[in-house]
Amino acid sequence: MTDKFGKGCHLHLIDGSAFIFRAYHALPPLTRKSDGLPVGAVSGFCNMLHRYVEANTGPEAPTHVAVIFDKGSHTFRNDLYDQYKANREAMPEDLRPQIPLTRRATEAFNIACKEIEGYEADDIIATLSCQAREAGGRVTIISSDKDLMQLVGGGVEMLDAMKNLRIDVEGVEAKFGVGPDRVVDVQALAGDSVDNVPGAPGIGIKTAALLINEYGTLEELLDRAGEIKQPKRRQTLIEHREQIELSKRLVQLDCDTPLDFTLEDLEVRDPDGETLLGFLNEMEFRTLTKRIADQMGVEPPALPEVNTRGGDDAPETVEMPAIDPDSYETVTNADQLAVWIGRIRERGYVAVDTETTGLDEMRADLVGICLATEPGLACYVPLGHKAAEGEGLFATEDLAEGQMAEAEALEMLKPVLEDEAILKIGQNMKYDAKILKRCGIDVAPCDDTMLISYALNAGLHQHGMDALADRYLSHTCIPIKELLGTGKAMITFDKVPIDKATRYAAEDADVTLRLWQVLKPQLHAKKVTTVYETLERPLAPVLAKMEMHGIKVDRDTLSRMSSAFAQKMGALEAEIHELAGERFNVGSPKQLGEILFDKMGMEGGKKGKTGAYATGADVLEDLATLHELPARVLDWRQLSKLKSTYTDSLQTHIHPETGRVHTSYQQTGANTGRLASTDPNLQNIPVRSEEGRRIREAFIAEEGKVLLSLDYSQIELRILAHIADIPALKQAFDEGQDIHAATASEMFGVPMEEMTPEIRRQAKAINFGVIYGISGFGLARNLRIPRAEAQGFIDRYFERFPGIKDYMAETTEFGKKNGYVQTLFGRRIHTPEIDAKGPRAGFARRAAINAPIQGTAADIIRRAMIRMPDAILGLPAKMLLQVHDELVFEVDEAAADEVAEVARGVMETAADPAVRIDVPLVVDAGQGRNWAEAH
DNA sequence: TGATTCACG
DNA sequence: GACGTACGTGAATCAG
Repeated sequence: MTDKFGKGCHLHLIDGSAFIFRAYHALPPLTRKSDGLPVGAVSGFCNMLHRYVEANTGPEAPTHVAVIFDKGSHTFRNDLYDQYKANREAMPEDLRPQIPLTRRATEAFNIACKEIEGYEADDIIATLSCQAREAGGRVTIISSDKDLMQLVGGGVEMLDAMKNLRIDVEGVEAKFGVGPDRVVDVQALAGDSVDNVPGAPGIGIKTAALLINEYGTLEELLDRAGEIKQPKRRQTLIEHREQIELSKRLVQLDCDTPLDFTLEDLEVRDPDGETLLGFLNEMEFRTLTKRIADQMGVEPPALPEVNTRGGDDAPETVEMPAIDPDSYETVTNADQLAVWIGRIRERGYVAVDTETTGLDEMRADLVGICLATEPGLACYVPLGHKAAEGEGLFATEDLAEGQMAEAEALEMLKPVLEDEAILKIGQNMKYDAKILKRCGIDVAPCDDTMLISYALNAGLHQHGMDALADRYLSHTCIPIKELLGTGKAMITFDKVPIDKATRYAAEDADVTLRLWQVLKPQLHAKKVTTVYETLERPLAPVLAKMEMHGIKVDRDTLSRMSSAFAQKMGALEAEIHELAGERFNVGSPKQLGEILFDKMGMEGGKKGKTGAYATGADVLEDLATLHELPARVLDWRQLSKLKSTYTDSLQTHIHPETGRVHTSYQQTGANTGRLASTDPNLQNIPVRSEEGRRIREAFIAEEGKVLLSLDYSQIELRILAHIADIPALKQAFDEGQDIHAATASEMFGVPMEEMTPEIRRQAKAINFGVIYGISGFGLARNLRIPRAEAQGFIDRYFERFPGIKDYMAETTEFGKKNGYVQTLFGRRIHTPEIDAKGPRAGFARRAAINAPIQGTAADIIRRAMIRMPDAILGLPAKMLLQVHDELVFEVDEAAADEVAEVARGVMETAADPAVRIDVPLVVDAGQGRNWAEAH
């Protein structure tokens, strides 16, 4: 039995979360050498614990000690105030799997490790401090968190371990201007932006302390607020009384947390050398293992076999066992699967790949799951393979022999796939996550080799698995064609024999795991960890949700439009044939060119590389002044486009069960960081022409809801003004002026009041030209003016806004020197062609000038999208679409205005706090029953 | 399969 | 001095 805690006892309480975050941010993202598991924070945490133990061995040593952690994200404070800690950045994904390891580390040091579901560490610390104080003992809280300062006094002190600074009653008074017993009063008034405690607007710690010292307590102050002399202060306190009282309840720590342990349980214990060294060795912390072994006077345990990979100069190829498809296991029963689950739990991570009947995640069915825990160690769990034998009626209905029941397998895998301590690694995980979501499994946390590759090497190469395996593993994957065939005879994966499927499928998981081991360490070496962790990794689940929601599209509207278009096209076609004097395929540019230039002898026919005449819209527009035929062809083409690409094709994309259209966003599609939308592309629904815009009327909200559209106003020009630092443009944006008119005024010396649409149009073309890496030729063609005149405009523009020319020169220079350019958020876009000879260099140069601007805008809306789900949590709203600078939501009609303001706030502040853009970001909002009305 | 055209930001 | 050019996408269609 241990002695009762009491006089003469000294309790140390360590704020575990503070240790973890300090450790995480102080160290580079180290990974365990043998397998790439992120362990940077664990390493820092262990070092801090070790230093703590070393420093507390003398006569002043504590008699009791515990490390206290937070547990669960929802506490009673969230019930009081739903915005409590709402502005916290989400925990970095590579930190999450390390949290359980810090618990194990604490236990390995044989220090009590305590947490209670639904309570903050601070409340547990408060409760223990109170108990220890009442028992007559001393307490030292190892933390610098000012929220804990209210506990100081009566034998309780704090210790800032970093600065080795003791904080007693005087220390608290120095910080807050009041004693510990009044700290909560001051905090209630001053608020706290970190925890999002509102407080009283305009009152900081200084003023708060002044007021509390004058009135004694917060309650007294609020009751007698009318006596305050300063009118503004008086008004604030009266108006915000409720908010202030709420704030006090938020900052007041709870001394009555129900504990499932006693002070006596926290008695200091000597560490067990074997346990401690075993843990440190398992983490592969060589230095610390050796140091502690030396101190204990024992031999350090031998490190496990380690690959020679890792470190800052991680090589691009890694020694691994050869890929051997014959070595993979087919899992056919629960016992086998249990072995794999054990392996995964032991490892802490697993590469996962799903096999399905198709490429459309909303319609494809699960056929099997592959797992890999180390290079060469992979399996395939077939679940939905159909019996290959048998003709006729029963052939495709029967499941093949030798498969687990799908429900049973998923039930076993679900706890692993959802375990936040087990990292799931995939190649294009969004696909697999959506398939599994439809099976009732929320896969998390995830790492994605495709996204890692994109963060590392956008612009250098594509990021599909076959290409990555070729490049980084020198391995050619089994082509899917070999299993499925091509064209009409193509079969679906469920018809592939299981033995063949195992070879192919398990290889995918094996390759994914290998790619992860090669690519993940490069993130840090190439300084794009932040890009991956803040712009890529957290976006994927947001996109998955949007895609699964889909948007409602009215089939009848589209169908009616298709018929109308068909009718008009028929009439136009007859007219065109009449004008041409013969029948031909209007849809064939080749035939059209021959009619126009050979038969009818029109001037200006230019042939392209293939020997065909160019008949693009700009050519036809010029010819339209001479003859009626090209004008009719333009009309016909517009209708043809609208019909085939939109009104016809969109109908085929309406999901039979949801009645909605589910696009797919390709996160690695555009080199600049923009998304691409496919199957169908919902980022190019017509809007510029009146006729086309009507297609948007078919995109509707559910009954009782509206579509809400928010778009950034001129975001790229604002970013240009910021990056190139153009005072005149910045001022125009600050003042909310019409930016194209302001540009025109500045360039041509026309006062704003006398601006004409024509002059403004020219300035607008130049503004866009600048973003695209302007050239005299390009501007001349766009504005249809002589090249010399266009060049004159550009010269004048550079003269008026000299920063632009500097930006262009510096960016080109940077691209040449480094092989890439970057956005304000550190995203890298590679520019390998910039050193090429000939016209290619021109292309690359302009792309390099454009990329930081377009890419920064893309980063900003990504940040907004990542924050949006939390911001609209609890509101009856769903984010459905992204169109580069626009987000579309579906919202209960009654809540539309509120959601619009919340979402606008998120979008306008999306760059904060990472980047301070010194031009305001402005978001315009619209709502309506359909997308045409909302836009 | 590649080139052409055209829808969007 | 000539080269040839606006930036970023996806889908449908024709023609080989």
